[in-house]
Amino acid sequence: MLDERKSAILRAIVNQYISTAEPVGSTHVAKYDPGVEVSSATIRSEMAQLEREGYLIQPHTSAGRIPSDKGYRYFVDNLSTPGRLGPTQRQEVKEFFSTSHFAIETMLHDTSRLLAALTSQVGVVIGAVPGATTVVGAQLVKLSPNSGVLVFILSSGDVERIEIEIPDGTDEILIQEASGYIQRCLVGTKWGSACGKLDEVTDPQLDGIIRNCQSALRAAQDRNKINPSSNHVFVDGASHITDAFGAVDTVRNILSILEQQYLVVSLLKDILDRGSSVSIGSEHGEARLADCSIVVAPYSKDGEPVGTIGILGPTRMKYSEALATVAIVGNQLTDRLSETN
Amino acid sequence: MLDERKSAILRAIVNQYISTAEPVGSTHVAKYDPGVEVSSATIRSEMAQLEREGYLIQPHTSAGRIPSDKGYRYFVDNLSTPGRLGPTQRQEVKEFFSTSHFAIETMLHDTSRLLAALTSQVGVVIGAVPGATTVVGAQLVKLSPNSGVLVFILSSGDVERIEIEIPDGTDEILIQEASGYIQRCLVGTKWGSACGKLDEVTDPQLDGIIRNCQSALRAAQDRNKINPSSNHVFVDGASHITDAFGAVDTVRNILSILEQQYLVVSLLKDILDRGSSVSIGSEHGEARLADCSIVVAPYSKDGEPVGTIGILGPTRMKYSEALATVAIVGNQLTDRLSETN
DNA sequence: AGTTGGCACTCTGTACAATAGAGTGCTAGA
DNA sequence: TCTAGCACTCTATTGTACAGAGTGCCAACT
Repeated sequence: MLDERKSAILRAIVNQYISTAEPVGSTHVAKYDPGVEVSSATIRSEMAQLEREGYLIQPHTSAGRIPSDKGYRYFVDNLSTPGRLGPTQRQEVKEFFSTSHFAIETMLHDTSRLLAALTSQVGVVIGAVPGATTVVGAQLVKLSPNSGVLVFILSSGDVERIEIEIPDGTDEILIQEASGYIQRCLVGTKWGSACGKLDEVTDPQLDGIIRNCQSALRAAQDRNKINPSSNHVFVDGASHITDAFGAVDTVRNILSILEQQYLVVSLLKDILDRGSSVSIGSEHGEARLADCSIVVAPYSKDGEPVGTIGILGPTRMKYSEALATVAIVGNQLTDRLSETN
Repeated sequence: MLDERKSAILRAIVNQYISTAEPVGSTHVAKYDPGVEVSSATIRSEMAQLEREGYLIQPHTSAGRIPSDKGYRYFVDNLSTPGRLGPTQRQEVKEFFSTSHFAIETMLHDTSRLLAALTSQVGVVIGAVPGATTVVGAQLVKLSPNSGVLVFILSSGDVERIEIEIPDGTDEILIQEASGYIQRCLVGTKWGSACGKLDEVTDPQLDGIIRNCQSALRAAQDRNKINPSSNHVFVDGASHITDAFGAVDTVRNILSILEQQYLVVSLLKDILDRGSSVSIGSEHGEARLADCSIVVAPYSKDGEPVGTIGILGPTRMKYSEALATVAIVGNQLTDRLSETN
């Protein structure tokens, strides 16, 4: 724990550094920060101590100080006043969620865009993973002489679509029979355990089709487990990182991370699992993101958490604003998803 | 038309500049290019002429020359030998398309990744837009007391999903009736004209639901026209542009374009409409892409073009390789999409 | 007439020194 | 315990000199 004065100095340095991106010197703190009422010399000695304790870093001997990850962490946990959104932004969020969005996918995609626009940083939305949802509709349709598509409608409103092979010479009637049978068997069951529910049928020809469906269904679900929700990650506003970082190498590193969506998923998930909502610099173990912080919030549907939203920006970010934004968008998203029930 | 020698010199300059990214001087051309057998002085005077004619640019008085957009264009149209893929890459493409992909969306997404990996540039895939496809399956399902989802399966194998409101107190039986009615009316019709095909029914309660469906369907289709296939653009490998451009500003410009997917769609579309497959520098009228070229190829399903793939990279790119890659991936994609029929 | 070697000229990038500015750490005194 | 003052350090900027690369032009050669 830092004493009152050290806290005030650290707060002043973080605030100034966030807005100027320049190392902060003792004189600046003494002159321009109303919260610190001592001379620059005193501040200097306090700063030297803060540096020894790891809260500050001095880029070189005769430069000011910048906050370390630990410094930011202390700032976020103890010194930052909970932020509120400006009226314009409040309005923007409200308007966004009052506009009808049809497909969930589209809405989540647009939400990542909203986050990016609000914060001028990278917006990330991780989609709901089906699993505990139940099957509310099912249909098998023939597309060509030997292929078809099996469509499931889930209680979440999502649609799962699985391509299957159909034995040559299978006629339309049989397909319809199979479709009806699948519907009767699976509607009402949990999506996660659906593939076990297809019992054997007497007609050998019909049974062949059903077996095909069953194995395709199992394959699709396995694939989904191995590579969880690879098409459920939405990233927008990547160009904003060029505003925060002047070095192309840094930009490349961050872009390359954003391209590996499974990495993004696990990063955000880890933060939530740790019970936190902010991850600063090297706290997430990814070296390429050493200069970045991530702010996340979960969102729910019907009281059950189903996904995560977040923003990614430089460690030098306005945390209180970011936290407020992510929180409000998460809440609104939750409301929007749950309202129809 | 350029004479033999000018052609050889231009070719040499383009090739060298592409591989070194440095302005090319007369000495280099004379010394290291086996296709040019004259002295550097002669080359100098030819280069001066090529510059006067607009094929070359001199960054400053005492620098070598670099190709202008016009120079690249001439190179691509007349001087470039049709490229072939290396065996490793051939293998990579083959392997990619032989691996099963279930959902089309996933496959297209992965295709953009493949393009990026093959060329080390930005890969773009624009998805097939449904329209002339026919409806092969339809189902209405209730999700909550007053909302439901209407699902259409199209002959392309795509699934369209539309959320609708359901009047309070509508019971399950009525929903099923409506579902059956919609199925009877619309299965077999063209997707583009589907919403006109829902005739009036006598039962007023049933008619209410049908009307809801009809207007939702119309709204969804209109939305799709205004904002064509916004969720059908897949971009991957954006980090590669940091390899091509050292200036963060350039990177930002390009990223900001890639984020506006409708822009990407119209850019690629314009190139194909112009009957071309390469667009160089300022040829596409977007200032932010002045230093980029785009190489595209269409892909088809059952003989009918349904989408576009392409790569985006610096004007200084290996065009023959790029063209070959895009062509082969386009062909393979076409084959893969058409094979099931 | 076309080609070539030679030469003066131009421009960039780099290395180096000098300087101004910002900031520190330390110390003596209030 | 705080503060004013001072010597010191490091960076960033500016100016200068210089090497290197490349050009354009011209006279001579084939």
